[in-house]
Amino acid sequence: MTADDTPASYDFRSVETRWQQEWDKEGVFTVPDVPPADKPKYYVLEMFPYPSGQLHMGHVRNYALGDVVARYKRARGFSVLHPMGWDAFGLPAENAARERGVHPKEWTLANIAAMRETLKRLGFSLNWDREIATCLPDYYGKQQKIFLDFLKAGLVDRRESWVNWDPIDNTVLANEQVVDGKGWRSGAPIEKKKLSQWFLKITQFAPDLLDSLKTLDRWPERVRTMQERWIGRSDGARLRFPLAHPPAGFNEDLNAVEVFTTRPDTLFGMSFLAIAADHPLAAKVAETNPEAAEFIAECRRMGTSVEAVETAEKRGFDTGLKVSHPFLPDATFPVWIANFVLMDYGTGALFGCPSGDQRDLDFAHKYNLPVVPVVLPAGETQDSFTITDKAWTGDGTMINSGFLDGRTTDEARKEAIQRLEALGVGTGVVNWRLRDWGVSRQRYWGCPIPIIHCETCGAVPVPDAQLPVELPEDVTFDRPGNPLDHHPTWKHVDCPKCGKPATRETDTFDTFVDSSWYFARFTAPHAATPTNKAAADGWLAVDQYIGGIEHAILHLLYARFFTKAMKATGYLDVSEPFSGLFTQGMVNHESYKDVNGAWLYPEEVVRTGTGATHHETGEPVTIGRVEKMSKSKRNTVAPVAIIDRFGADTARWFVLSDSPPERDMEWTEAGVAGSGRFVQRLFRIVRQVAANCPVDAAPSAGDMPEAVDTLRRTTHRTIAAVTEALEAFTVNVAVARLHELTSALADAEKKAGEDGMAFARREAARTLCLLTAPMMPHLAEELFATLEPGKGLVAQQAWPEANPELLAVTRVKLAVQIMGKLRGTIEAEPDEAADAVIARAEAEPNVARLLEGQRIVKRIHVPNRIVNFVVAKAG
RNA sequence: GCGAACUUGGCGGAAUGGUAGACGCACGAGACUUAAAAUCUCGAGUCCGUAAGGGCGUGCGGGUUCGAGUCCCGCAGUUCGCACCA
Repeated sequence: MTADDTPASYDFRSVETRWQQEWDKEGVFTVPDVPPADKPKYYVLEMFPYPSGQLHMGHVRNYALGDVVARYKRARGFSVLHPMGWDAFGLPAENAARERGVHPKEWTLANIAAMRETLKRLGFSLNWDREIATCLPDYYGKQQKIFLDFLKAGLVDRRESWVNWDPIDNTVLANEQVVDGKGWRSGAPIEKKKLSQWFLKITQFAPDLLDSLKTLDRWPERVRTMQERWIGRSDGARLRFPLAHPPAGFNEDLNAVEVFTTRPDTLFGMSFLAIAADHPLAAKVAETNPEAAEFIAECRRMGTSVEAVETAEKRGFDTGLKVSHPFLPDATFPVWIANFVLMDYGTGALFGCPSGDQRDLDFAHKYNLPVVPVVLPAGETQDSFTITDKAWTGDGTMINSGFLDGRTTDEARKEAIQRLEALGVGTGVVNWRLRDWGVSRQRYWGCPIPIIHCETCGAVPVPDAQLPVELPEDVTFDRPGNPLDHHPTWKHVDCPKCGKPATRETDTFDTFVDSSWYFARFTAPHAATPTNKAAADGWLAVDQYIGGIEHAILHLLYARFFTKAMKATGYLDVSEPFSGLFTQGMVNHESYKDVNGAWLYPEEVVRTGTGATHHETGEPVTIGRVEKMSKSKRNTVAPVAIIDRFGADTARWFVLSDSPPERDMEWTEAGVAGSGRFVQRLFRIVRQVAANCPVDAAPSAGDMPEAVDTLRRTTHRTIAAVTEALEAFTVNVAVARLHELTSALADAEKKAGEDGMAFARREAARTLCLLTAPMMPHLAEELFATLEPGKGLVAQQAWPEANPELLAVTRVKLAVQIMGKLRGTIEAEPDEAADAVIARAEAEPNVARLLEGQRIVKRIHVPNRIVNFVVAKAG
């Protein structure tokens, strides 16, 4: 290669595909199902995408980040599993079917093909031979098998329950999918409905899910806290309040009310008992009391949306019933139906202690119920302490509390529970906020639940030999409801047990089930069983999982549950799926509106200094907020368009360069153009080195000219700094250090003639290839091939090691301060004796000038860092 | 209401308690060019000063320290999560 045939610019179009083919041909990213014993394993996984149609910038950022980790770890000698697949079931496919008449399968597979194409163009080092799509029977059939094993293990339940019904999507939603009382997809207000549903008993694992959060030390604190609160452990007591005079017709279940409380210490402060509108006792009362029935109906109408909760005042209905009190045999307390009591928390009933709970106090004031203070805050006396409109929820000393008087809150809590247990009316319990996971959905495009309903045998599991239960393809979407239910023949089968005619379960699984175990399937994607034990045990847990914070609760909690349940059923050995978690920020963009207030795409807008105009009409454009790229605001930039214009490496470099990965970044035209310029610059500089610097032996350390020494030190410092930055996930800092080395290499051309400079420049250029490769793999390969032809692929090279001798500093610059203020700098030998350094610092002209006439009371010397003079205060 | 995080130039951001503003973007000046783009060089927190140099500077107010963007206390603002959880 000579300078003459150096192209003027880097032609990413041909170069990028060429190297992608080369990687493929050499199989450099392929790994076996069972990790090889001679290398440590590393499993890096990015949350797999929903195939919505087009890859968006958020995906590019997510996968670019994952690819940096994958390529870096590979270079560090790890055997790296880095798979990709598709979270391919879900509602948008059915919506497309209803709106455009295209079959969900066809729509989904076409989207996958388009997005796969884009991912391949971006040159990610993925194990494409492990690709899975959750909508294919090969995957969901295995999921059905897992479900049936969960069923056998007692981890599945079918029960009638109140469900969250989304009237627009015509389906059931999990509690987690109800946001502010509205469906998380449709936004429709959620109705309550009673249906027979399949549940996964996630609550059985609640203690484990909570406790093992502590072991996840490579998870963001934030996510762990969110999960902790979601699981919601609270310690308290359950106790029964018998009805004082149960009316005739009340069976045993109804003649006492069970209550959960975290404050058994405040039992003496009770003034009423409140039950939820959906409580069985409320229903019983309503049977004979039309006013109660009307009140209950009203509560249901109100719903539990944020607005309703915030604006609704505490309201109640006195049932006229009374309960007796375990500690106060002579007293009785009224039973109210109250709108602020939730049926799905605790037992759907509570005892009201107005002095110790703000809601109870508001309620008591409204209905003139007594307020008895039972906890005396420190520093108050029983005479002076009164409760007016603020309840005291803190700790203190018990008063008005019989045998608890004088105890601290903590002591009283324990003692109250002991008494309840001794009386046989209650026990200390732990209550969880977490509910079992309802997984039934009345949808077509999902994994069929492998159950057959028989009139005589009940719910019968589909026998293994009949798995997978495949979705029929000939379905119609011409009416609302579930197409599986409407299908003329699909659901009619014989009962596997008795052979009589029976019907299939027509509900399908919540799509969160699909994404709860895919990371395990990736370890052996073609296995005939759901997992191959050796592969799963060998690769799991995922060492680094990367994705958006929006999955902090739902997906991550479900995946953790599945892992524990799969361990219990013998599929896996690990009890946590992801040992490291990284949540990356969003990709944002300015939004634009035209004179009529309509949203504009970035490509329709021309930025003009401070403002912007429409690219055709020239009319003024309003620049809106910088916010998450979204179709509705039209502030999107299509990755494909960027790859076409700038190439994959530029796109990758830009999404990694500016902001720390965990923070939101702003996509700007200027920014991506700047990255494009850097790509060209690096190309020119390294090509020049390849053409002009002969391959020389390393110069001997002693007599290198200064410029050579400096460049070599910069090179080795950069190796150390980039390595450190990648380990710390601060890719933006790695990028900054690589800019510096590039500038240093460009600068060195001025001293090209010096002895050893050819070697130093080649060394720097080679290092740049290796260090930029995780971010810009195509350019790195192209330059490396030019620089060191015949030496193989960068993708196969080891990560460079910094030479400790060249990391050692030869001269240090120290700051000289007077009273902590910078007044000058001096040079010193590394670790030079303090006396000599201080003397020189004192002699530094500016320092000497300012010290004149001052009395130095203290001289502080921090080796290789600073000298600080403390002087006596004037006067 | 509860909880968490964050707050540094025009912008994104950097900084093991030790020279704040690395690196990039945008900007300004210059070189090259018929011209433009590209490229290269230089400049830049702010105020005073011709300069040397000095004052002030990391949301606000305190504290610890020889020294604080960094640690502690209080306040404000922003963002996120949860929320009638008994």
